[in-house]
Amino acid sequence: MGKPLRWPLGVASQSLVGRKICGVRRRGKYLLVDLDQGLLLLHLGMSGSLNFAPTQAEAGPHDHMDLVTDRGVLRLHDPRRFGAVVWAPSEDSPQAQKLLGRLGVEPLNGQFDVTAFADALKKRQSAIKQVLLAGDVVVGVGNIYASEALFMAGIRPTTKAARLSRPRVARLQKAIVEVLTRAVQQGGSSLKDFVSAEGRTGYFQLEAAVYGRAGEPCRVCSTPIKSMLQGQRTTFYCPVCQKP
DNA sequence: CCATATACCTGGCAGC
DNA sequence: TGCTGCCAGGTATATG
Repeated sequence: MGKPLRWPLGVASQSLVGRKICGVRRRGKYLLVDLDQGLLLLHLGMSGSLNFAPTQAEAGPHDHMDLVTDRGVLRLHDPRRFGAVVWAPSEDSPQAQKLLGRLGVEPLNGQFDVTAFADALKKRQSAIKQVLLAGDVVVGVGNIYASEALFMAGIRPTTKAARLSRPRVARLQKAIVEVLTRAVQQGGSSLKDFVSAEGRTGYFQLEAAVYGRAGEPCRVCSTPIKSMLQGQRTTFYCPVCQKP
């Protein structure tokens, strides 16, 4: 079914026959499907989507996995194949920790602490945007939301993380929580081919303050939004609202 | 330990 | 019209 994803499953798919799904969790951008024996780690990459249907339909070229249960079929569709499905014997196993072990704190579970965030940033000499993207301090902040959160916090993306004052770190922490919360409420961002489980695209991009708006007027001060490359990724910012 | 670069992949689009 | 080439995204891995 389809071409291989990013990594092999790590176990014969036959060995999953008869397993029971005990629960589903999330860690960073990984979905954890707990089984009565081991767990599955799913990642949607940038173009993956999950669909749950009563019966198994014919697979298209970008369908990579059907998890057939007695309640229906969970299908993973991923045109660009950045996604993954990996089986691990437990969350503490080397297989799982290789993927989950270095993840930073969850921004939306109430444990995203300003003091710990400030301490972590003090140790990093690279640009704040790159630290956010690295995912080892805080998870969930991808390229779009990094630009948006830094705009909301009034921080230039190139500012060295270690040089941010405590009040600015506090602003950034609040901005990250607010940007992600609003994005989730609106169903995520759709640039090209994102589709939710319900088949809807996200609407966050309709209100992006800076992302994808190079040359357009800042919604606050009307200065043209600038774009630049940081670590092979495009960053958008307002040169007036965001201070170094 | 930290920082930066690279690879992976393919649909969509600009430009010729 | 059809081709080429570039771009977008997340993150493991390699290299400095």
